[in-house]
Amino acid sequence: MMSAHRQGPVRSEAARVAILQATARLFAARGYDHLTMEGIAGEAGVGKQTIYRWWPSKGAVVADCLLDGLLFPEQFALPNTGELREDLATWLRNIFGVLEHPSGEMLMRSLIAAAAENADVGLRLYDSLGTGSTLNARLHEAVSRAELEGDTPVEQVGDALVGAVVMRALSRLPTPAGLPEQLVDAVLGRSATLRP
Amino acid sequence: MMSAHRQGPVRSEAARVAILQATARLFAARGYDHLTMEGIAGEAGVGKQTIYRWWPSKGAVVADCLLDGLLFPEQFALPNTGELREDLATWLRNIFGVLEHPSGEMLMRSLIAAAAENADVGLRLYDSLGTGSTLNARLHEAVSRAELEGDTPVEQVGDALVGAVVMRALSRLPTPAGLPEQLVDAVLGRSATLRP
Amino acid sequence: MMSAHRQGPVRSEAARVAILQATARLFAARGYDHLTMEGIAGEAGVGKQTIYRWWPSKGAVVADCLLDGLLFPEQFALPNTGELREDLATWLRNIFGVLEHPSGEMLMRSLIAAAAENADVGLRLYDSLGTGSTLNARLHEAVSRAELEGDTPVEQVGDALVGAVVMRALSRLPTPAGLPEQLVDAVLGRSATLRP
Amino acid sequence: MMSAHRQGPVRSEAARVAILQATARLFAARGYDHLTMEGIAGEAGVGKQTIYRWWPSKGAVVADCLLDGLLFPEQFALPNTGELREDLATWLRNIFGVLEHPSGEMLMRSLIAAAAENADVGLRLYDSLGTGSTLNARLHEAVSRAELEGDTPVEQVGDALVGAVVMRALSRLPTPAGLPEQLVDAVLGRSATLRP
DNA sequence: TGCTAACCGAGACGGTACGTCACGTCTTAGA
DNA sequence: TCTAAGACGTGACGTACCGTCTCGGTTAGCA
Repeated sequence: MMSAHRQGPVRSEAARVAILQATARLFAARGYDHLTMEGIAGEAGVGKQTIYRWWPSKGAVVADCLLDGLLFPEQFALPNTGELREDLATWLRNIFGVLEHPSGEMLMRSLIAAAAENADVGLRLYDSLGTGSTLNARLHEAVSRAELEGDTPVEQVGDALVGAVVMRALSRLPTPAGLPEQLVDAVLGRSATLRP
Repeated sequence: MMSAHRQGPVRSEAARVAILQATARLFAARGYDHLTMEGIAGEAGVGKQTIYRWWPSKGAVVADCLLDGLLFPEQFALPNTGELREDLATWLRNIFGVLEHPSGEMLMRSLIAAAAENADVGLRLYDSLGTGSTLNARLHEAVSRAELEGDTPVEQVGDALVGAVVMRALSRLPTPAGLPEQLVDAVLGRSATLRP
Repeated sequence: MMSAHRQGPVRSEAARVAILQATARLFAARGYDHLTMEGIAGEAGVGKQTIYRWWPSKGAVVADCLLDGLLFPEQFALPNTGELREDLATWLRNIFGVLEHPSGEMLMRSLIAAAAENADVGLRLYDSLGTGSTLNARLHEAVSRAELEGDTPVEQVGDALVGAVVMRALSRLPTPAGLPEQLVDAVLGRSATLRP
Repeated sequence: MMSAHRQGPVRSEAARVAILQATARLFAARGYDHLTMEGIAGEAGVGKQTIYRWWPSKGAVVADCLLDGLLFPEQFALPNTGELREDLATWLRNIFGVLEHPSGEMLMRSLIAAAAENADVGLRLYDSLGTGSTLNARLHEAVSRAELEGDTPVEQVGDALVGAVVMRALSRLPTPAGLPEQLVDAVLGRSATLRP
């Protein structure tokens, strides 16, 4: 005989989904620090205790939203044309494009604030952008295609690139023309791409 | 014309200093989000109104602390031996050393949180690490000494370097051996340093 | 030199009065156990914290209402015509008259519930009806006028009379005809009144 | 005609008893207003729904406890030696003895609070002490034995006596020496007992 | 002997109110 | 006129229970 399952009602999937969606909605609309548990509960049509039963804190709910991909806009997806430098530049242009809108800037800063406050969010965000990300996969692919030298520290290049975006977002400075390309140059070397 | 001097006592310098020092103390001890205006007032022996009279928000007080250099530990200073790669690696080793202590990690994340929440802090922090920083000056110096190629996008290299540190701090991951050197390689190129 | 008074703003009399009046209003309208601190605060147009700053509990607020005479209806006043038995009977008729209305019954039971839950209310209520009451004064007066024998245990007679009313209120039974007079007989003796 | 018997298991006597005993235990230990349905369910090892299936409210459960005699301590029993005044005085001494202990005082106030809040408890308590009580029977017996005059309003005397105890309990005042005897004097007349 | 309705324990659910904390504003007395 | 102290209305916190509901498991009586 196998395991002895708990008796009683089971966790409501409807409530879980309503909470995460409400969180994503409010996060995008008001930002992380105007996000409140009571607000989420109200927006989701759920009792506060139902949130606290399954998540220990606001940050943990946001982390789960992140995991479900409810917080990233689609512009954050990395294109893959085969031309690494061009793909990276396009990607950065998209991101800086998002940052030009106040709501996009706020979303980005909210993600950073959430990551700074909550370890779950921090790690999840790092994984989304780092190790487990398409960016890292793309860079490794470039190494195997010999677009990059074999001993390139891929993770560090990724961190540097994303980190630079984070720094610009924190500065609130407008994006100067040419910044995406300069950033690509900064982390890949100005002319370092190897071509066969 | 008669001079129109203000009547009554002027702003108390003692109070201003007490507030900034109390803020720095509590910021380091408890982190940005457990920092409260009432806590600062109590710690500084000052009325709440005295803070609100001169600063519009918690973030603004923290930004002024930053300006006065009350928040950065001394390990954040960039050495200058003339050897750029070595100086950068040493600097990163110091910073990651700070991040290994829980209180150091919290301080770093608090700076990020404050920057994400408050525009003043964000810009001030960016300037401290970017344009107005010793890092940028050092990189420009390296260009003029031909340690770096002339068309290196210096600001972007700085952002990438600092940004990578920020990303690591947000991830809360332990620092693997060799990370400082790999980061230097990532932003300066693995073997790109020009030597005369 | 005399005392060193505290500096700073002084307690708001307007808030105090608004709270007590709101409490009395809600107490009469909804009863003691549907009385909530949030309800009082809302009705009084006051922050919850302003209540908690000055009173430790719901019971304490009610006790202060009692002290200010905001909870007793006017029918609870004891008449004084000089004829003790008749005055007591009239008084009891008034009280049982109040108890016949649902709202009156609820008010009485609410007073009892509040007294049972909170020591302040209990003592205050006992004083209002006992030692410090017009009932006791009236009984002592009757002794001095020789309407009652000199060694009558006046306080105990008062407690018994009020207590009997309390018991009837707790029973929720309708008041049978003649009850007031029977109660007077029960505590003063059926024919014991001394007449000159 | 076909009988319309219910199918399926009948009410669990074990659960009923466990609930009542748990209620009595918690009532005595914590008092009526810290008594919770969840607490009873937990203490009784029973699901909440099993309580709500058979009783509509906390008060109803307490009323059933009262009916089963689970709440009155044995000291509340009225002795019967044939000497009415002495029996009543002994009984009152026992009750005031119980009231001297904090737990006894709380139990008494909890009974009053429960009676004030819940009609079932109120009537049940009144019956336990009034019409259906040994006190009333004892007083009627005294009348038939000519210890009391024939037209004594027995029920009212009983209410007055019990009510006086209730008033003292609500006041939380310590019991002064001689109080039991004075109360007997107050309701039976100082010297009114008829002796053959 | 198997069906099935009603019981049972457990506990998740949408709510209300709790008592606390901090906000940013306002009001006092003293220097 | 500025300062300290701190009361004020506001709003969110995280917790305790409410009364209802939904599970899987158990137990009778009827077929």
